[in-house]
Amino acid sequence: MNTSPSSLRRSESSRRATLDAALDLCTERGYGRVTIEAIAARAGVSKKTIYRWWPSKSAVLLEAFTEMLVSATPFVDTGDIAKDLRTHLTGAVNVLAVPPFGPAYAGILSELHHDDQLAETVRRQLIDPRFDEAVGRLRSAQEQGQIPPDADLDLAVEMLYGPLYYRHVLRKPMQDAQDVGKLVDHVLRSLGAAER
Amino acid sequence: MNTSPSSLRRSESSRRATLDAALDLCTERGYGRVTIEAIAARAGVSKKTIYRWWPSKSAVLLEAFTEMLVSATPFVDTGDIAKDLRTHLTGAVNVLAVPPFGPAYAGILSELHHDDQLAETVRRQLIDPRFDEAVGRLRSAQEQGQIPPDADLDLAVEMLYGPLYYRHVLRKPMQDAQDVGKLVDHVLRSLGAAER
Amino acid sequence: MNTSPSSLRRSESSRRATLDAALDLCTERGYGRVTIEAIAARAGVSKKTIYRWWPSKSAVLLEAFTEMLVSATPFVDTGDIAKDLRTHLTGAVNVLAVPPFGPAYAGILSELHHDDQLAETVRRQLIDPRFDEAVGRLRSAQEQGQIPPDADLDLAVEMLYGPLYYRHVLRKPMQDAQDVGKLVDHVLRSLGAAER
Amino acid sequence: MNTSPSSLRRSESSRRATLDAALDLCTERGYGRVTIEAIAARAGVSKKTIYRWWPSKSAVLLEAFTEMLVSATPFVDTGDIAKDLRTHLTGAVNVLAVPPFGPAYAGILSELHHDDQLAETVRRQLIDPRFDEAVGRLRSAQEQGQIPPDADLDLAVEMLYGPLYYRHVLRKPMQDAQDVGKLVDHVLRSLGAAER
DNA sequence: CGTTAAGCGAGACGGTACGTCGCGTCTTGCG
DNA sequence: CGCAAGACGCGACGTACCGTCTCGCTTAACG
Repeated sequence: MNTSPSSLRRSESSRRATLDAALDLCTERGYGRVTIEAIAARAGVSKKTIYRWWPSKSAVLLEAFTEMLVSATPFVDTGDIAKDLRTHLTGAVNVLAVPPFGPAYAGILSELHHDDQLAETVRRQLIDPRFDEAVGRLRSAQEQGQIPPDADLDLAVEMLYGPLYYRHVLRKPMQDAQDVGKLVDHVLRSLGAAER
Repeated sequence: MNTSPSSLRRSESSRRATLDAALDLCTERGYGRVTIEAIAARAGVSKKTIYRWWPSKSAVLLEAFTEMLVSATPFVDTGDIAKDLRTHLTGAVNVLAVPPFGPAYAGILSELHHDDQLAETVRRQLIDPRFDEAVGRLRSAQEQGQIPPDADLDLAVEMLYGPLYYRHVLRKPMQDAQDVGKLVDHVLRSLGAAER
Repeated sequence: MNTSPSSLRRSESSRRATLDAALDLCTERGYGRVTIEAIAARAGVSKKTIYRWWPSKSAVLLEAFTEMLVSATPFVDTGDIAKDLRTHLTGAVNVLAVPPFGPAYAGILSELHHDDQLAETVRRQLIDPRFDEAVGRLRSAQEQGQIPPDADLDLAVEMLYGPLYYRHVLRKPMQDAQDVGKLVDHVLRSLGAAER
Repeated sequence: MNTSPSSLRRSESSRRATLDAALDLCTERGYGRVTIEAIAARAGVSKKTIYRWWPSKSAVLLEAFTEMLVSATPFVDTGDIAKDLRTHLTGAVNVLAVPPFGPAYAGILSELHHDDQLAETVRRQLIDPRFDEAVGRLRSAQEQGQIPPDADLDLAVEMLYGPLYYRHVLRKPMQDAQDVGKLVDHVLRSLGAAER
């Protein structure tokens, strides 16, 4: 997560104050209204210090966001693939549902088309690892015979995450349990999985 | 599409010059770098005139974008639901693939979380009509017995558009025909449609 | 005095507010502590407006200073060259003696070695005209026979202004009447003028 | 010249590197562009070390400048007061004519109005001693009858140095020999000295 | 077939935030 | 323990755009 040049002398307290201030402001004003000036003022930190360690506002929020998302959407294997997918997706839906994370993530996504480096970072740190984890869980289900051997697992994951992003981006957030359950069932069925 | 107060004296040439300049700049610099100042300068139009007719930069681009998207993604009914869905989705993928429309749309989407009015406009003018059209096409297939009567058509449409948005937002655009075909097949299968 | 690009639309009230604020701040804090930010805030004017019409802080103060100096140090011709020189120099001494003009002028002078354009402006607008006026007054005295025909009038003026600047720069300001009188007498005697 | 707290452990090599770097930068960029940061970087010295031994940028340059000026403008007594004054003033003119000393001195002078302590230091170390020396030389000439007993020697010195400063400050440097000669002659004549 | 009010270009204005620079203070670890 | 290295809070820099606001000018509709 460290986007900085290597340094042994970085002030951890400045780092924390910056990340916290950034998320607070994101909640209070919305991503678009957050400014580096305000983060610096709120955190009691100089702008120079922020620019020293992060290339942009989005990078600050990304760091805060990532720290948190990882722990909120675990990937467990209880043997029941449908249940595990529901658990995972429900975690993601819940994270996006609560400020400041939903708005913050929407804001970060919005920068991806203007900032190649950020896009690369987001994919490498946030998207790809979780995507791979999801594929991995499906593969283990496949090995246990719950899913046909020729199923397209990558596509399946995209079909799971896709509607979630679609709704988030268009600000029609998913309404938790019921929606998620139906989505998982449909995706599994599309793979030719045996009905439960 | 006209967001303006009614007027008989509005200059059509200024309108066109503004929209064209906005799209040009979006191609050249990317959405995030487009400014009202630059649009005005490029179009040879005064800032006042732009503010008179549009509430924001996004509204300008939305107008230009919408004009164009509608004609590019028609909804036909050939009797073959899989084929028609592929045709429609392929149109959408192609629009998003070419500058300036992909970047412009990404930019517009990015404003949705900061601008409630724009979000409402986008949903009403752009998203909902096409969503409804897609549901309608599925329903007619349902009536023809190609899809079971209890299928969740709304969810189906979200599963179709979802991956497309997911990929667009994350800047991993879909690679056209093959991807689209597999996606349509999976979604139809998830509805319990008879295999072709 | 107008250092601006030609414009018919310049706001006179902004101009005045800027100049007044600049002089006030110069009095309160001293030249070195005056900042463009503070001038703008005090004057209720945007920084952009200041930068639009003046190239630097010194230029702002120069304009205010010049407006004022010209009227304070008139050159009259009473027929008595010694008396007229005393009148003129005393005016200059007095201007430099009162805040904010003394400190402001010292500040402007201090920029002259870092800012070629300002140096040129100061010489053209402030120094040379008054120098020439002084030479002119001496010449008319020369024509009236009060000064020998071969006297070096340029040098004379430098000998008059020199000590004044010397003292001002080194912050040992002249103590008015007596000092000025002696200086004038010595300079006239150095020219070979008849004693009074 | 040492403005430091007493210390036996001060590094002479740091001192030299600092002074040299300061003068170099003054030549390259002009006084106004010299910064402590740059001096430290150029000298390979930490900022802390500079702040430990000097109170300000001007103090650094003053130390470098003074070291050098003293030796360049000697006061000799050959018995001919006009000649000795010319020698002395010509030395001063020459010092001011060559970078980095002219610009450096102008820079130092410019700080005098913002920095009372520096002003005091400059007067005590640089100005007053040379002023007194000049008065002393005139007095010895007076005792030898070359100058009338009631001549105002202080004023005379100001008339000598004044034009030199006037010209330096306004960046119209004196052109050496001829100018200096005429100035000295006029000042002596103004004192009522016998013509040579 | 003028008159007159609008839309228009130009761009100045008060603002906010930008990203950078240098200040002077401070801490860390090397020699 | 003095030093280099350099992070830190601070605050000003000069720039870019924002959205609002006159200005004259053109220009089409109505009287």
